Amino acid sequence: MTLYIDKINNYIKCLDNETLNALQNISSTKQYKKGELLLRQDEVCTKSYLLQNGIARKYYLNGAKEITTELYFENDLAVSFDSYSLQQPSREFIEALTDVTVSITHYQAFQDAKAKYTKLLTLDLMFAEYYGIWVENRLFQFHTLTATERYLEILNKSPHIIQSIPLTIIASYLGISLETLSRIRAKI
Amino acid sequence: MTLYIDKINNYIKCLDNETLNALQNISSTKQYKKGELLLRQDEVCTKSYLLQNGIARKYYLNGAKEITTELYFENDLAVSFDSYSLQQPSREFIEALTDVTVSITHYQAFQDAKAKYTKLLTLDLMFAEYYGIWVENRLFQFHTLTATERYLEILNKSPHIIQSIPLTIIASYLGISLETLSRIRAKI
DNA sequence: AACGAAATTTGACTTAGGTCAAATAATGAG
DNA sequence: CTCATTATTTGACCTAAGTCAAATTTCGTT
Repeated sequence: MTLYIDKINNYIKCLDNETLNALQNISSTKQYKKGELLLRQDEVCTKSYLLQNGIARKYYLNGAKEITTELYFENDLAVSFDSYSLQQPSREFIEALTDVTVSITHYQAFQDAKAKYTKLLTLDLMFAEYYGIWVENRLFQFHTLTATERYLEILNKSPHIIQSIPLTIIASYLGISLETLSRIRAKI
Repeated sequence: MTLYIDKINNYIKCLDNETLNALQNISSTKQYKKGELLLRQDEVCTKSYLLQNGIARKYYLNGAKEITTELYFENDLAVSFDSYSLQQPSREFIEALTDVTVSITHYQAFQDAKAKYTKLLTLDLMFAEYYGIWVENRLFQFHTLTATERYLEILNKSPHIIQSIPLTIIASYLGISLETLSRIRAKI
């Protein structure tokens, strides 16, 4: 999967200046403080957020419980996928877990740019494919791995997550209770 | 979500003849008998299959157990998404559950056509977005609904599934054991 | 109509992980 | 450095769903 990210970044790197400028022209930088929300439930996700630094997450509420659906680090693109794609209200929040700097691009501006610069359309397709594969894989792991195995998977493949994020959020990302996560960690 | 399918079908309907012809020229019809595999595990998914009639499913093996990941009816597009997108070996099988007729388009031919006809690129993006949203929603349901609620969801929104598909497969699609499904049905 | 295979149901028991409550750490503001 | 708050751990108990095994029911084929 990281391969696909590399492929995307490589594609961006190789964009001609005209396309690159077009992209630049519709993007702007903004900062958020730790705890601030970049997107709220029920809002339409009209922007995409490219993390330049810091950590963020996407989550939704199941009753009173938060379920974290994605964690974002430097160079990750944060959007509520369905809300952004369909321009309909989001069930998810996007929250800064640390102070973050993001590059913001408006949905409509990007739509217009895609119509003019085919390479941006291709880029959008690459993002959509990447995300689809990523979610598919996440679902696959929920079906085939136990809680312990999922934790170990993160520990091995994404140790930065364990280091930088509170256990409550990691537990909600793994789809288990905080207590269960604590017990898993005690065993290992 | 059906809205998105409508949007896609509408987009196809409104394609100019040139684009439509290009698509036609790289597609061909084929029949499979009930039980035949359109795609096997470890094969690269080099074709997309548009169901013209019949029923099919996509599944993978978790040990000895089959887990059904998607059910296809008329007008659905069947591919192993990650295998197709990355042109890498598939972990999934695609199987005809009844005799089926499909319209087959080769990956490479479609790639070439997308380069020439931007509208096909847009169409591909629409499919990718649709699939991403669909999987995201499936994951959401696994996290927020009980087995019974998931069964009721299908019963309400996709009764044709319950009618036309053996319970073993429905259970594996719901991510529960056959016995549990049987007990859920007994209660209702 | 009658048999054998496959599909479905029922029963008894197990288990991964959840919940609730209480006890310890750990951390950050003054 | 200290207190208060927040994060994490531990304990006791519960529950949804799984597993294994044994009935039944259904259905395609003679």
